[in-house]
Amino acid sequence: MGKKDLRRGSILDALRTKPTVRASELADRFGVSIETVRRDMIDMSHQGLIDRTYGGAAITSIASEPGVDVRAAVNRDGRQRMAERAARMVINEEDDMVMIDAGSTTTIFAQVLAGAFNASHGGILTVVTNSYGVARALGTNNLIRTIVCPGEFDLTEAAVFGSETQGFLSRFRSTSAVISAGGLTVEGATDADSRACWIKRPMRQRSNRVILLADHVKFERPFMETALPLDDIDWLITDVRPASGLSLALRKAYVEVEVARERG
Amino acid sequence: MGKKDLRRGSILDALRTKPTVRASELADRFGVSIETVRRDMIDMSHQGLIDRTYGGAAITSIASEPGVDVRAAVNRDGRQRMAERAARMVINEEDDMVMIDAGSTTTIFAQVLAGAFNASHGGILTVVTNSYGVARALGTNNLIRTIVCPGEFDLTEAAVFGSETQGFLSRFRSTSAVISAGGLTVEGATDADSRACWIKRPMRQRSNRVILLADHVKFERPFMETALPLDDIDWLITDVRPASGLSLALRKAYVEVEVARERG
DNA sequence: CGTTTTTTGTGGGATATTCCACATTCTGTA
DNA sequence: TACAGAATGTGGAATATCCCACAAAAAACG
Repeated sequence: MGKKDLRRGSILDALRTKPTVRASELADRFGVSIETVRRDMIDMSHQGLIDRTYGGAAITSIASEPGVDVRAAVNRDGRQRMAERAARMVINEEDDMVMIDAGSTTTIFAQVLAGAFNASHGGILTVVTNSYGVARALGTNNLIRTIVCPGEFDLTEAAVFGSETQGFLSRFRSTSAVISAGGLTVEGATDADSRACWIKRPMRQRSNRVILLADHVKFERPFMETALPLDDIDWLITDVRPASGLSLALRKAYVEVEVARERG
Repeated sequence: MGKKDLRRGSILDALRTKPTVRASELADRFGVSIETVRRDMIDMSHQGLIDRTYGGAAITSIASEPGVDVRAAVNRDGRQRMAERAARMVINEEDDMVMIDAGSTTTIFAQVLAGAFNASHGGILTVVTNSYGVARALGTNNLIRTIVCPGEFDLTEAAVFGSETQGFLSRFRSTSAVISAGGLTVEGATDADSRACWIKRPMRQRSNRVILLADHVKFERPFMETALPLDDIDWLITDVRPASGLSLALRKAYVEVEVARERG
């Protein structure tokens, strides 16, 4: 099992240097057959790690974004389904103003939303975000007006943070806030980055409802800081039903749980 | 000539959506032969705009950077030298606060500045910008504190504009403003984008000096709107000495002209 | 140690792209 | 209008990839 992982890691390494590789080239370099490299690439593209081309592979646009690296690849399928569910929710409720947090899951959500929102859904959707990845994804849809917050720019997150950001957010009011988190415990949504917590809080404060996007990888993961207690969360969209402990706590806090399963 | 450019622009557009396209697919969509698309792609890859794959093209890592499109390839050398000159100027004058406009030239400037500014230049440099390309470039240097403006996000410019942006800028005061323009005439710096003009003006207003980056391609190019009259410009950094008409007007307006020549 | 499972290699027909030369169409200009 | 040059389309042989089925090798497991 180790040899295969090593080879696949090398494929990603190669794509960090140049945006595109050919299967034949890597087969030579690794000393394996082209067919083996092809199978690696097919698997990896299903995981969303790479993008297939005729005869090779290219780095995915999301993987080339700063701050979105290995994390973006973890459980991509599950988070894609969650994003689709959340987008449907936002569109069906005819939200006209949404706040979107920074994170790799919310970036996927923004991509789905940009693809799904069209003229048949009525007017224009206004989005307020502190994430550049989100803004970029939404920028492709000109029925969506994207307002980016001010603040100190952080390259690894590709987002702005700080008191400027906080103050700016409190000038708006939105129908929904779509939030991500580093972890989800019975305490609530936790995060390692204190600056990020200070963005999620005003977003919650200024929105009618909060949708938390957290896949099963996040369950029972306590980080230094609790961004939002469970009581502050209205909806949890995830990919796997939480275990009983967490599930009970969610019920007690009146959090509606949506599980976006495969073959949705 | 126009049809070809249109098609090549569409190739870049397609690559903004997904990281990879196939020649056959675009041939279908454009209603031209595969061979034509191939020839487009071969030319564009020579210009560094795209990366060829077997059967198609992929976006280059550099072109996936915000604010960089066809324009970024034009006169890259000249603008690189201008950026180096401007960075030296900002660093030597020990500026501690700089405003940087959105544009492909200013993005090159930001890349050079991020590489050149280090601990030996004293404290920390604070930059205020409305461009994500600039913010991203500066983000690699953690001696530079980058503050991004709020505003409506525009994907093709990868920057924010609008009254939020304007209002935010007027809360700051900086040593220098580094500005770009679509054209430079005896009237001053002109631009096709009115929203961009309304950013350059407050930047000028709130800065002790204005450095305009404009290569010779911009000379005598009048656009709809005059962003800044010549009187408002303190320094012009360019790559070729302007012709006599423009040169005289610059002298009359007391604009200091720096020509960044080859083998600088 | 033997069995099962996973991984990798091989062969070959179908399909796709490349590359080149040449014909044709389009476009700007005298 | 006629013409030159650029841009585009066509045809075909060489080459590369795709995809599938099956065989061989390696690894995991009891």
